[in-house]
Amino acid sequence: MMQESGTEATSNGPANENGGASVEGVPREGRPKSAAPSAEVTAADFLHLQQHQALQMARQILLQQQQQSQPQQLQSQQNTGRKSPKANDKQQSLQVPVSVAMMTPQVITPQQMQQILQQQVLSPQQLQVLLQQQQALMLQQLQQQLQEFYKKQQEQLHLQLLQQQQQQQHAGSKQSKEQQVSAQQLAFQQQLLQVQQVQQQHLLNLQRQGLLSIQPGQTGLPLHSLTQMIPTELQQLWKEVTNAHVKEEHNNSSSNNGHRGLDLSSPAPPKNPLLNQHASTNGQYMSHKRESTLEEPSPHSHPLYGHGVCKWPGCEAVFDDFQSFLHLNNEHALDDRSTAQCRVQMQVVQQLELQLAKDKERLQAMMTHLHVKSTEPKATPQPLNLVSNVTLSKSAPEASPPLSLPQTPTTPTAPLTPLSQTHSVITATNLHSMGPMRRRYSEKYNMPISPISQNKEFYMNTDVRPPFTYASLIRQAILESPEKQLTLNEIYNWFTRMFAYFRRNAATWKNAVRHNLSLHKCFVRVENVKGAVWTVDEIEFQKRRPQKISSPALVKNIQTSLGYGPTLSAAFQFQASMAENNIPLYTTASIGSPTLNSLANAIREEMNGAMDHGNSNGSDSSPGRSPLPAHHISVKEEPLDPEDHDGPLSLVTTANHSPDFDHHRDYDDEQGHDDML
DNA sequence: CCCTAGGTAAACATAC
DNA sequence: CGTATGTTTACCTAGG
Repeated sequence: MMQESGTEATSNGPANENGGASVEGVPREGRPKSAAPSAEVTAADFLHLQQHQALQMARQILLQQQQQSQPQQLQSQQNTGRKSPKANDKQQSLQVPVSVAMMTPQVITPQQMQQILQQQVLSPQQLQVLLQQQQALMLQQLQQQLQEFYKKQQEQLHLQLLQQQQQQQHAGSKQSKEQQVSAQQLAFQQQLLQVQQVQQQHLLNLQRQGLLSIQPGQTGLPLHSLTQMIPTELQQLWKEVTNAHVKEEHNNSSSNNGHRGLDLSSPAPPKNPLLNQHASTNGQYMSHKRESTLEEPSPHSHPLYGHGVCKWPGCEAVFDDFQSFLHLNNEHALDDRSTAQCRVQMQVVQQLELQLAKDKERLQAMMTHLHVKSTEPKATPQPLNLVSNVTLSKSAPEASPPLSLPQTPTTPTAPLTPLSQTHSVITATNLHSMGPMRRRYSEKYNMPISPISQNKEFYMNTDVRPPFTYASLIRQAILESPEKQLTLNEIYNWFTRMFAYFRRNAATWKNAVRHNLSLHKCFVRVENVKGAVWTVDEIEFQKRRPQKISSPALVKNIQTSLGYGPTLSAAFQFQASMAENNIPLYTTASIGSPTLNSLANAIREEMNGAMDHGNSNGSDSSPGRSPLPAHHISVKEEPLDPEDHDGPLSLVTTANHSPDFDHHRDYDDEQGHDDML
């Protein structure tokens, strides 16, 4: 026990260049058994925070009004306010709770979200696309509300200013125009802050929904409450769902749980019938589509229809024309599965929103730190939807429909399989006690399918566990280094640098890393001048992993369970075969980052290991004979591999960024300059 | 049902 | 002495 905290504290040391673990605030949810309490706190805590937040908002409004009615005070404050972010700081002091609230959900649900994410087997790009879509929708709605709000506030402001003027006149007013102007500015600032808060509030609400929706017990009713603040489209969806299937829902809830008075806030409700059901029906899962009834802005464009493909999660049906696509809609029943899918989708979105919020915080902190006085009111620019953001500020009576976000046709999102595991494990407590992620193969073999280049970005920024084994990752880290050797600490750094996931729970994964290094023969420790470094024995590495995914059955499984089309499996097999031959399949895809190579390798290895054993390319796969000495002791001089030269390495160099590679080399030395907040 | 791989936790040793 | 680094053992889960 002691050890744990001890190690953790220290372990943060190396990784702390990131500022990471510590800054993240709540690094230790990973606690083994003692974690239970944290889970309990969550829901209740969250509510508290919300209340707190509401209070804060109210308080600020009051305060603002007070200020406005007191010109002098106003002025002083305004002075500071105008010159530097200080005013903001002041305001921030008020806002703190808000931001805290924003952060907290991350603290609360990250694990859950993560689990969900992991279980969903959604490809990162999909998630990103989803996020964009959902954000667009959300913001759309937000805009409207904000506009209204803003309008009101402006009126109010106007009135207040008038009053103020009167007061000033009474006061004899030397505080001429200047003051008035400044007063106005301050007021304006405050308004903006309010707007911002409102926005945050909305985000929070959304998050909360997601949170709640996760909780297995909410049966039936929550649906209604959900409709309250979900983005329009979802709202519509839920409406449909609830309308069209009220009966079902009722039956459902009654049969499963009877009907409960859903207290949204109830922390630990029983199981979610939907999820359960979903799980049970998982096997026969056929993607279902919702709506056609859905209001559609333009007749020939639908968010769920793109590039001739149905984008409903798990459904990749191809439709030549939009007409037939609508046809399909009829086939998709609004049943439990659909709703469950929606829910899952919401979780995904939520997770992404959390991430977004987090990054916003970070950005804000950075800006504050740099004393960047953003002209924009909001210190939290939203990268994803600048458009909607802009419109939100004022004018624009009619918010624009930012629905036209770049959407890729990728939508093989299929929570099905994963969900089956989810159903009973979904509670916060369970998630924890269960320990983080177990299912490896399923995800592992699912993930590689998506383009890595994007995944890399994804894993670097999203707190999702990478679908690779520690061994693969370690190997990758080592091979990626110029010398093909790394110290333990460098390996650590690589992990934290490449995966957001490994910026938390350092004690845990570091232990795992060490464990793997020691355990697997493929990792060879070499005494060096300045210490010890770790290298990879490729032969040994190839030896291990007897399991084969090559079995057609498995491949088939994957594709069916995921709802992937035949194309996919083809691609999969293609990749696999590529891997066998050490062909740099990611060359073209490389987006200009050397690290990409690493992931590519990691994946290739996964594939490799899986496929190897059956392949004819006996050179390396045959465990028995090894053309090369199985163990090499000297490291530096050891080129270690034919593979690295014509394989991945050449990839890197030939692919457009030899410079990057060098840059990369820097990474190893400077370690973790990157990192998280 | 058994076996294996992988993940996690933890005890322990050793070097700095 | 505390920490970092390694090694080893035990237990658990998923999946073949």
